[in-house]
Amino acid sequence: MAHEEDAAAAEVLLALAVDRSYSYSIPQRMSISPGDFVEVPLGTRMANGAVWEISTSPSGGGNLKSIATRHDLPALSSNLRNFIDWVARWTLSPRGMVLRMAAGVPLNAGPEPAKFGVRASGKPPSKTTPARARILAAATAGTAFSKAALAEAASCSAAAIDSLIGEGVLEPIALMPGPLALPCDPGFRRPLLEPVQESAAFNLAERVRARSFSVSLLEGVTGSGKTEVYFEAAAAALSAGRQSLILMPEIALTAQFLDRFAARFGSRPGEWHSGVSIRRRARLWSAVANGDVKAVVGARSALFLPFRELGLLVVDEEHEAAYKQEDGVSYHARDMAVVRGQIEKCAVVLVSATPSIESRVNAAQGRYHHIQLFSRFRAKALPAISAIDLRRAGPPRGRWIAPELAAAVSKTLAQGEQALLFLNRRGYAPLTLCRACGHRFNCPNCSAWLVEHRFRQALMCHHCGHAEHKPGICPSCEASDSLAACGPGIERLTEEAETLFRGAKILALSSDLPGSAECLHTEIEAIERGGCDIIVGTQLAAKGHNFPHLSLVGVIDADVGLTSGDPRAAERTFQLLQQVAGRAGRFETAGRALIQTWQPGHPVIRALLSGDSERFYEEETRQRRRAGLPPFGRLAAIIVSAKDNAAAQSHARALLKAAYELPPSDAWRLAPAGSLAKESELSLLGPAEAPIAVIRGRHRYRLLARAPRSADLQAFLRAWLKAGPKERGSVRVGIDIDPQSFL
DNA sequence: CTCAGTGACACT
DNA sequence: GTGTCACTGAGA
Repeated sequence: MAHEEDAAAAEVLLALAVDRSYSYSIPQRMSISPGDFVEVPLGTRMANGAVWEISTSPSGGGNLKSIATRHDLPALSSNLRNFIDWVARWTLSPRGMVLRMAAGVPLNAGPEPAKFGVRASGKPPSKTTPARARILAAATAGTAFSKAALAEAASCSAAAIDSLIGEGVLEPIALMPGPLALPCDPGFRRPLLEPVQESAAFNLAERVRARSFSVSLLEGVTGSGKTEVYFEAAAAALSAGRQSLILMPEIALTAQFLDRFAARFGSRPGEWHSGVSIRRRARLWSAVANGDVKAVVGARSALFLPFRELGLLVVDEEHEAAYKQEDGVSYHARDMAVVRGQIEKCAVVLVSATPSIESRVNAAQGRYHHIQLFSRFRAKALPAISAIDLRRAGPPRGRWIAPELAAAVSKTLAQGEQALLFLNRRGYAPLTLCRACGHRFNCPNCSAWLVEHRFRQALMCHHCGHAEHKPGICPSCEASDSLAACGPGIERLTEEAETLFRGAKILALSSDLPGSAECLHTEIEAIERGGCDIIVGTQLAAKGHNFPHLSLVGVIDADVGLTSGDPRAAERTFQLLQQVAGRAGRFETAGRALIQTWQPGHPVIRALLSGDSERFYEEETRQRRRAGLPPFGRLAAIIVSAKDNAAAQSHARALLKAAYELPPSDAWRLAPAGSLAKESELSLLGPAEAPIAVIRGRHRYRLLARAPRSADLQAFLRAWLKAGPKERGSVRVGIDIDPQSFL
């Protein structure tokens, strides 16, 4: 052992919840370099990790354990190691956990189990039957078949093949796995672009060819050809032999996207998300590391793939909240994509029809290039949007569809077209109360209202998932038949549509209705073909899918979500409604959108009516400034949550109190997280901007903080977590700021 | 006094 | 992420 003390030691970062790397000695006959994956002894067991660096002064005291094995995996590039360190520092999570996100799949997938096929050994069978003769005729000598393929070719059962294997007439042989993805051809089918698109595409392609870091915000309404434009940037990367990554917010959208990609490049890209089997992902991981796969489409976790030479990083629908991961390591994939682009020195393109305010401000301030696609692809006209003032022209009591909207729907149906009634509220009714005593049904866990789901005969909490049976009598005053459903949910709206539009085929689309994703898919296809007249839907109907026969959109309640207390409420509502309204209209004919609202003067509604999103963003920016909220582009929060409301609140208060002892520039504002508007008194406590601390659990508070530099707040949070309250074991911390200002 | 359940801590 | 150890409260 003595001679090993002078030898270089490997600093190994374990793929566990550990922040520090550990030193291990390198066995004489093992060659180890930074980035190599290794298995090492840890306590009583073995653990996987990656060599972070080779050091001559090991940190672990005298007697080091030594590396057990070196895995047969491509080494992590220094770029990716830097990225992992960066993300860990930024999110205040253990570096090992971030390594786990980057390499958990190849480390846990294990070796690819050899697939066996069969081929004729040349030995004659002991007896011959018709089935056996067909099998032997099909299995031409020397060629390997999978069992299933051979059974198919010989139209016999697998058992017949098994018996021939038993006799040794067919011999098992290892099959080589087929290629993951065929090479993509940048010139396969280049579309004809309009001049506006052409210049945008050229612009992005130039940024890819520049081989340097840049961020572009590509903005254009639905149908403006954003995808076609950034495909040309991907083509430029392909032509240069560099890799492209396209991030998508939801895996539900990837399937059709892969086909679009294949239509342009002649072959599907690598597909990476949790729905892909771990072995497939492991193969893709290696292929990406080796540079064999040039294009990957994936969910946020694809951001941690080991690209060899990244040329382009696209974040599609960059405003989507799904890019934010809140459990485990909490990070925002859009922001981390910008960081990865900086480290890899490649072009980053953020794409959206309704960009987030942060990205807009970054573009306005010149930190991002702004590319706007105004002209509509194939001359699709913008829908005409108008409002229905519910205070004056609302529906009769107990109904939710105003006469004007009902008339418009009837007219649409008469013309043989489709209408969408949009209401972003699942269930039957959002509130149930007792007419006799006024008792309201609240969730025992989070004090939110329980939503009636008539279809399931249950009262459910949409925040925590709590569900209970709807009682026949009031639990408070025991009156019977006194419970009243208040307000509409999508189930109730469907009911009304059925009575209002007799004979129309009505389809309800909501994430919680019975039926699998499969079933949903066929329903959506039916809609696309025109197999229904009225779609009653929640957010689900707003996203992704194009319904060519849809010419009218009715928004039942535009005010849902505007009062939630979430500082992003207005922004989110604007984005959502703009997207929904955009569903109306076919290729050449403009559609119509009618928006029912109680506040026609609200900035969100005014912006939707005028189609002037620029003005909305400006006004929203001014509003937030006035409210003492952070300048956009650096909106950030500390989220505090715990086992119950009271604990979360006391944590939040403790943190806030400590925060006030920071230098004066680091003043804080405590705002209720969206789901806890009840505690809005807390929003009065101070001004703010910066990072997030997440204390795990359902009950959470959000602290918005203002700080010139994240380092100060990180230091503060670390200290607070160390010296904090008793329950600090359950505390997690992450940062939710646009990182570009800190690079 | 023992046992299971909980949580803090260390792991090179 | 997990194995270990100390501590707690319930049961014999």
